[in-house]
Amino acid sequence: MTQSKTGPAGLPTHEVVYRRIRDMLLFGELAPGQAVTIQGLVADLDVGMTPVREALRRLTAEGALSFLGNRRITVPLLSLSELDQLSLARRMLEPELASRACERVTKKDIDVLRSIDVLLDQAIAANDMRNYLARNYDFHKALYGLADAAILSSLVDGLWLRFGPSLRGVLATLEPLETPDMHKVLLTALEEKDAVAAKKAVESDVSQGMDRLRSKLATAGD
Amino acid sequence: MTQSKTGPAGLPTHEVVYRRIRDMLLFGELAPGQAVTIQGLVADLDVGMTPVREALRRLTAEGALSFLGNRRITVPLLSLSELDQLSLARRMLEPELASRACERVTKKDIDVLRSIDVLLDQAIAANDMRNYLARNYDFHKALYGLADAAILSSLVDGLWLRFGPSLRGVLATLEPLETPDMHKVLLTALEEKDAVAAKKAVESDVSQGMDRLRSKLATAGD
DNA sequence: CCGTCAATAATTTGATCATATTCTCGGGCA
DNA sequence: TGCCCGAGAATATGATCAAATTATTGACGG
Repeated sequence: MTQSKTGPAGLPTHEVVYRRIRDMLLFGELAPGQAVTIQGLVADLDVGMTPVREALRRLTAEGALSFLGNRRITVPLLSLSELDQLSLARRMLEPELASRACERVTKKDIDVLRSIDVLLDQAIAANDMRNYLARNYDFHKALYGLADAAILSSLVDGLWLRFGPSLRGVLATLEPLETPDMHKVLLTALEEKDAVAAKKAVESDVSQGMDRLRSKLATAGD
Repeated sequence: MTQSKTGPAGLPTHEVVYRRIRDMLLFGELAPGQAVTIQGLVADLDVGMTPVREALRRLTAEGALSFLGNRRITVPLLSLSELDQLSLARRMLEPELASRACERVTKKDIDVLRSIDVLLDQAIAANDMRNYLARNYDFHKALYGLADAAILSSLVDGLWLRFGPSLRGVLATLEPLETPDMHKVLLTALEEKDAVAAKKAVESDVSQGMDRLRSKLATAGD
């Protein structure tokens, strides 16, 4: 193999770059308001500018990044109104996905979810925010992957990309223990194939998270 | 001025290309299943490949186009399941937007909507499909623009991009007169600031459209 | 004489293009 | 039928051009 720049698998560079930046957004390495430059990423990631441009274009299309009118790109700061829209959309879509997942879920799937949840609890115990965010995302992603509804899932994915960057600032000041763990409630609902209960659990989980984000943003952006 | 390639305004080329392709998708110039090549667009639009690549990446991120795994791109064919997901999402989101628009709408806004609707009726009378699709899109777009909810609007925009290409085949066989015109009902609701009625009108409009699409697809894809 | 503002120069960043390389698909041949 | 090779298309790079922000300098007013 003479190729030195090729990614882990045969994945195209722009895909690798896209995932890298997306993870940075989701897991708190890029803060809202922060400027993102093409040339900076070119230098940091040691790739050409074309793949970087494509990844950035893709992320802006998903709302994860935003143009500032002039040609600068930043991680968007969420307004209260935008947060409410995201909250509403999540509460519309995610319970539906949970319900669909509930109808298809197998014991094995539940085991997978439970093992992710264990890692999540460990991250909380260790006060490891990066890991907490990643596992929480994994949990929801795995759940929605069971729903067999690619379009709805992709819509929700886009929502996570929008509020993800704002999570860090909130959770940094958060005691690790307070959540009346909706994930556990959800797992029980899945075991019993109770789609209505699953819906409610996810609805609560979403509401809890978004309300927390909202109250934090309301005081900070005052 | 020596610049020969600059677009109508100061818009960047990739933006112009993006809008051009998007319109082609929305208004029936690109059919589902059709292959889209970079070099083809480079030749047709007489631009470099970089802007084309970016526009395509953006459209694939929005689900308007899809990668075929190898490096080919096509206009996606909708499965029944996908269509149902789109229908569900539209029925969740669009009435909400209509409701919000209703609370903010002015007499002037209603006049604008009504004038668009007139053009739409003319397009139907003239059996001009391209124009019908464009005016129908304009109507909804204008309505949702009043809602002051950029994120929800962008979500809906993405949905339209997904089912838009499939509309052409359906409407080609459609008698122009059958709709119990929900647009008129909606306009009345807006005049009376009746948000609930506006919601219902849009919900009916969406259901009608998507059901028609669904039945057509069910027989064709049999 | 000093501080502030404005105009301009320099640097940084983004946009586009032309070119080289890699990969996929399809036809020809054993 | 299976393998190899060539054509074509996509990916990635580097160079070039244009635009915008930032820094600098000079003049004016206090």
